[in-house]
Amino acid sequence: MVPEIPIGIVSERTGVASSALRYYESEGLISSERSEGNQRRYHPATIRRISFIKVAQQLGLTLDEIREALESLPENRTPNERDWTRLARNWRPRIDEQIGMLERLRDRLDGCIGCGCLSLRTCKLVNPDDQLGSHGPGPRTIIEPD
Amino acid sequence: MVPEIPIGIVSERTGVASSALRYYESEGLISSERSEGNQRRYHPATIRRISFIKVAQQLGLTLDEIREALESLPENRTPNERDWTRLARNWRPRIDEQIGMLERLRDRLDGCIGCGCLSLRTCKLVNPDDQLGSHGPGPRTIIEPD
DNA sequence: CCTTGACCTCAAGTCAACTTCATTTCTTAG
DNA sequence: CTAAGAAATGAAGTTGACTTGAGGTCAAGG
Repeated sequence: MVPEIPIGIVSERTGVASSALRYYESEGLISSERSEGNQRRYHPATIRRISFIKVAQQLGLTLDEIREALESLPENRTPNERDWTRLARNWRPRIDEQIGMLERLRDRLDGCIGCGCLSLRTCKLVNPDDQLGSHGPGPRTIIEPD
Repeated sequence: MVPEIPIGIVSERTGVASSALRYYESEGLISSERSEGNQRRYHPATIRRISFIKVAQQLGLTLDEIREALESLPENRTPNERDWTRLARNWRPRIDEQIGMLERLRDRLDGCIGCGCLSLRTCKLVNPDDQLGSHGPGPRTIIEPD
C-alpha cells in the first residue's frame, strides 16, 4: 500500500492545474487509481513523471512526443534512476542543438539584422551552409548548425 | 518609385506562406500597397521585417510581442541599420536567458532526474534559488537563473 | 481570345494544450 | 451530522497562429 495522493496536492506540488492533470490522463501521459468515492489518487512517482513532462515541454516537445518518450519506461514497476537517466540522456543532443541555435542567433544577430542581410538568401544567419532549398524553402539557419 | 514585390515572391523569399503574410497584415505586423488590380505589392524592406518576425518567433515571442517590438521602428521612413540594431540589442538579454536556462537544464538533467529529486520542491533544477512560491506555484528553475 | 496560374476576400476550419462550465458527488473539520 | 470545500464528468469554449475553401478577379503566354 503506497501512499496515494489526491489531485489537488499533486497540482500544488507540480504547479500543474488539476484540469491539466485530468487532460494528461485522458491523453495517456499519466495514470491514477481511484478512491472509494471515485476520486483520483496518484502514486508519488507520478509527480516525477509530471515534472518530466514540464521539463520536456520547455524543450519544445509536444505532448505526443513526450508520451512516446514516457512509453519507454517500464510499466510493471516504478521507474528507477537508471530508467530516468536513460530518458534524460536521449535529450542531450536536443538540448545541445537548441543551445547552439541560440548561440548562433546571439552571435550574429547584431551584425546580421543590423546590416540588413537578414533580407537576403545569402545571409549566414538565414542560410548558414549556403544550401538554399536543401530543406525546403525559407530561412533555416537558426535551426541548423554551421 | 521603389520596386514593389508581389506576395508570391515574398512568400518564396521568406519561406512564409502567402496566407500567413495576409494574416500578419491583418494583425498589423506588416503592411502593403496595392496594384491597379488590388493585388498586394510589398516594399523590399518588408522582407527584412518578415525575417525579423521569424527570428523573433524562434525566440518564443508571440506575434503580439513582436508587433510591439516592431512598433518601435520609425513609420515615416525605411528603418536603417541603427533602428534594427537597437531592436536586436533588446533581445540580447532574452537570448542569454534562454541559453542559460538550457545550460542549467543540460548540466543538471542527468543527476536531477536520475536521482528522482525532480519530484521534490527542493530540487535545484526546479527551484534553483530556493525561493519557493516567490513567483507563483510550481517549478520554475528552468526559467530562472541561479 | 482563351486558358492557366497567381491573387483577392471573408468565413470557417484546424491543432495543441488546456480551461471553463454546469451539475453532481466526496471528504473532512467542527 | 452538516456545511464547506475538493473532486468528478462531459461538453463546450479559448488562444495562438495559421490554413482551407468557396467563389471571383488579374495578368501573361500562345
